[in-house]
Amino acid sequence: MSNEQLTKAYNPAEVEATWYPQWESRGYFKGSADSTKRPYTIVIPPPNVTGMLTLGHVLNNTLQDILIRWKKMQGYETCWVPGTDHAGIATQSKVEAFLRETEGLTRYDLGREDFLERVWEWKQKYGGTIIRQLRCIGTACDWERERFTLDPALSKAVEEVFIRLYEKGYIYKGHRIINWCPKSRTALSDEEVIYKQEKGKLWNYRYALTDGSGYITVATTRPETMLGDTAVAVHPEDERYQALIGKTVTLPFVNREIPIVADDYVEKEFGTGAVKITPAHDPNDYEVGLRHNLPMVNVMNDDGTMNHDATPAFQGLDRYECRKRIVKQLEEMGLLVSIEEHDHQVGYSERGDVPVEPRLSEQWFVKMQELAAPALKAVEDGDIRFHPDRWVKTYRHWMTNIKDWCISRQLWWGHRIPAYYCAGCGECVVARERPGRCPKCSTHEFHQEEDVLDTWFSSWLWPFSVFGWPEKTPDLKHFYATDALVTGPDIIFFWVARMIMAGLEFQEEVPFKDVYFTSIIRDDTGRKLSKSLNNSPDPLEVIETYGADALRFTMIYIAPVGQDIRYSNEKCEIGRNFATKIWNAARFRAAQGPVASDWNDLGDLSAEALRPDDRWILARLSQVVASCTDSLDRFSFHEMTHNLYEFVWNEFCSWYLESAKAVFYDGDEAGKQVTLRIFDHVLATALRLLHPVMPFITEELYHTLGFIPQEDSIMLAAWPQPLSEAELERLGATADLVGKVAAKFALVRAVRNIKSNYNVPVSKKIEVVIVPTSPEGGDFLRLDPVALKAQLTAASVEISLDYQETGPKGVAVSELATAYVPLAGLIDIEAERARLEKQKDEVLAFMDRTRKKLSNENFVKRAPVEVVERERELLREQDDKLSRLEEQLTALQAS
RNA sequence: GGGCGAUUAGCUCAGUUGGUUAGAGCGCUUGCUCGACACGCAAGAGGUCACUGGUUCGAAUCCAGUAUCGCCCACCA
Repeated sequence: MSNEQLTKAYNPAEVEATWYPQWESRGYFKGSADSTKRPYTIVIPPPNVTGMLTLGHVLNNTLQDILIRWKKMQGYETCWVPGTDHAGIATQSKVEAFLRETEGLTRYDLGREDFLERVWEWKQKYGGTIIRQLRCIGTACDWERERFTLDPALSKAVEEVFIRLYEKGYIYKGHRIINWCPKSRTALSDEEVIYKQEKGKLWNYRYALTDGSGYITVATTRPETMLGDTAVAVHPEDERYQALIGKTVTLPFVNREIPIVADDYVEKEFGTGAVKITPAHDPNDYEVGLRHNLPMVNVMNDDGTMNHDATPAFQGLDRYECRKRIVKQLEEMGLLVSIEEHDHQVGYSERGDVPVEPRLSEQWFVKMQELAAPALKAVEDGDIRFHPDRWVKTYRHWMTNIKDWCISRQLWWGHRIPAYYCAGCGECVVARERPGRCPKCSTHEFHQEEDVLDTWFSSWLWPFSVFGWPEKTPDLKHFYATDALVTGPDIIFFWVARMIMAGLEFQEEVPFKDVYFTSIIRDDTGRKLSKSLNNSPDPLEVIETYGADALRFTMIYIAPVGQDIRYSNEKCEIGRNFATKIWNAARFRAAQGPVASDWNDLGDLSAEALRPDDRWILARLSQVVASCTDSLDRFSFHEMTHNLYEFVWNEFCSWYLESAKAVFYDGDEAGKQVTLRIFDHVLATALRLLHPVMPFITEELYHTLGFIPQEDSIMLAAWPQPLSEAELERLGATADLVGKVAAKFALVRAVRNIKSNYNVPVSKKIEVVIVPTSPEGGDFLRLDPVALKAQLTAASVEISLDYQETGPKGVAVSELATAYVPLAGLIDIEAERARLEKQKDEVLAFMDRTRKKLSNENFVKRAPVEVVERERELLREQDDKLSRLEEQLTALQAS
């Protein structure tokens, strides 16, 4: 596309469609284990295979892409492994819903094998969507390495891990209270339960003592579970109930005689101080049940309806319907004492969005304590760094209170647990293959465990399973441990913590060195983005409207550090306008002819050959290069985009480009060549700095302008380095020079202010007389008369130390000089006086503050010398300015 | 109940280890079709940095407390 005339406006769609396939086909995204370069690796947080691209994905993957592209330019062998997650419950539910709607079938109608076939079909058909969408934002993923958590190799890793942990005694099967999702009909881990504050009720009702001597009143939020009560508990020291301990009550409806036990789990102050105990439906009651050797009666089916143990009267009822009837009947029986309003937390199934049912059942668990210890240490010791690091606290809290992980799920879509049960004696054997013969009863018939594993049981292996573990592959050796992980803080327990544990356990090395936690994206009014609120923009539509680079840049630009993002589509104008700005700066450059051949090496240049503005932009560029690298090193992406935006828009376009324009249009040939070279150097460097954030437009312009040949790529260009002190010195790009140029710009602004005040069009050429405050200042201003004249939009500029002209004129007073602008017929004496008086007030106020500081003995004595000296210098400057302002005011008076 | 975070211009947010007159984008005002760009240019207006106290020569920045909002964790039925 190079050497063509640039269109007037940037057309993102065309550029994106041109470059992405080329990058991919040229193999730029590939990471090779054979490389001698240092590796830089990222594994993508695998999105759900059924998912669609969201803005969350855009943010997350743009950040990873920035890291990968940046590190590639720094000379690393980068490898970004993409892939998807089979997402057990989510995917299975989705396909079940689809089958229900289209064919009226349930998974049970089809049976396990046929159902799984349908899920695979579904995955084949829709599973690639999010992967295709990811390409639209420009991600430099190594697509040949795309993995899926149910791939044979990854499934092998899952099985291997299960067996090793089992053999080590870390995995066990146990009868426990777990969180049950009645909608998905499966066990869940503690992390998959989200608690919602709800306005509920506290029902107080009484149980009759079996001996007929009275009643005991209990309080509950869940009356329906009374059918499974096997005791009533009171506090051992509760005087009210001392006489009742050891007696029994008779449970209504089921007529079970249950004991009153004493247990200090009971809070005397809450409710009536007496608690009904349902060991099979409450984790605390379960503990009480164990302590007192109580029977455990499960009264519900797996779908949340009441079972046969709930007596025929209630069997088959939904748990909430059952609650209503129980309450009603208790009332009719005169047992209901009172109903209180009661706010409490109700656990919901994250995926099913229905209240979970604590349920006693047989499940597989992982003992976590031993795994957690080294994982906590790795983060505490800084082997893994969190960004922002406050998440360490959250991590530490969870790790030090870690519970065993319930890993079995009563689903079909997932990794089936490699455990086999003997048909003869029921013996359970965990093995890589179906056992041939039972070691106990010699039976040959075994059936495999029906349960599958929690999806996270495969995700936690992702950083090494994608490289072929447990095989010791060259990829694994080269690319593990990975470098950075970019993910949301919401999965710190689900995923991040567990990956650290798995990495240390199975690879004996942390899985990554840095974890960057992204922001949560909200809409303009602060609400979380969600489908149901219909406030979740489709990133592909945004890309169509604004362009991928614009979306990427905007997301990073508006993402506050460690805070939530307030997003709206309109904000993408920031990125779009910025892209247009860059595009037009390049268009301007293209119009000046081909780029200088020696734009990249300034080694032969020295200060004398350069204008102050050239030296200034080189100094600024060098600072920006250094700060961008520093920002990325610290994962301060937002800071980097703000730096670049400011530099490109204001310093490069508004000041340098305008200054160069003067040279290009009115300068001599030799000067033109030098300025062209500096211009090209700065522009090319800026494009490289911008490339990780805005890959498409930078690649396009790098070619169109001719910085590299068509077959090359900005992706392969070296990341810019700041100039050394010696080089800056040689080029005259010193701090002193930067200060002088900044003062010159301030003078220019002051002159423009006069024009603006009198509504003189910017384009109107004026006469300007400049009286410098020092001879050196005058010399400095004379160094580049062409640019100065253009910047002032002046017909003529006279620099004189003694100017005596009288008559109506606008006056600009700056630190560097006083500038006079005779504007015959336009000057309003009163307006001019007001303008100068206002400036004078400002100067006086400032001087007042400074004098106060300097007259403070302690300040002069205790503040660093430089600070005090700076204050004195400022005071002198302002004092000078003040006297010049007063002079002008006096002159006005005279005229 | 415990922990974390936020509070700076009308709105959304920057402000690194305390040190010039606290910045940006959007919005607002005024003027500009000047040979890259109206997705633009130029010049402006706008802030007692939530509150109270402390440390310090000096605090938006450090410390303590208060208020409001948000998030996470926790077995009071």
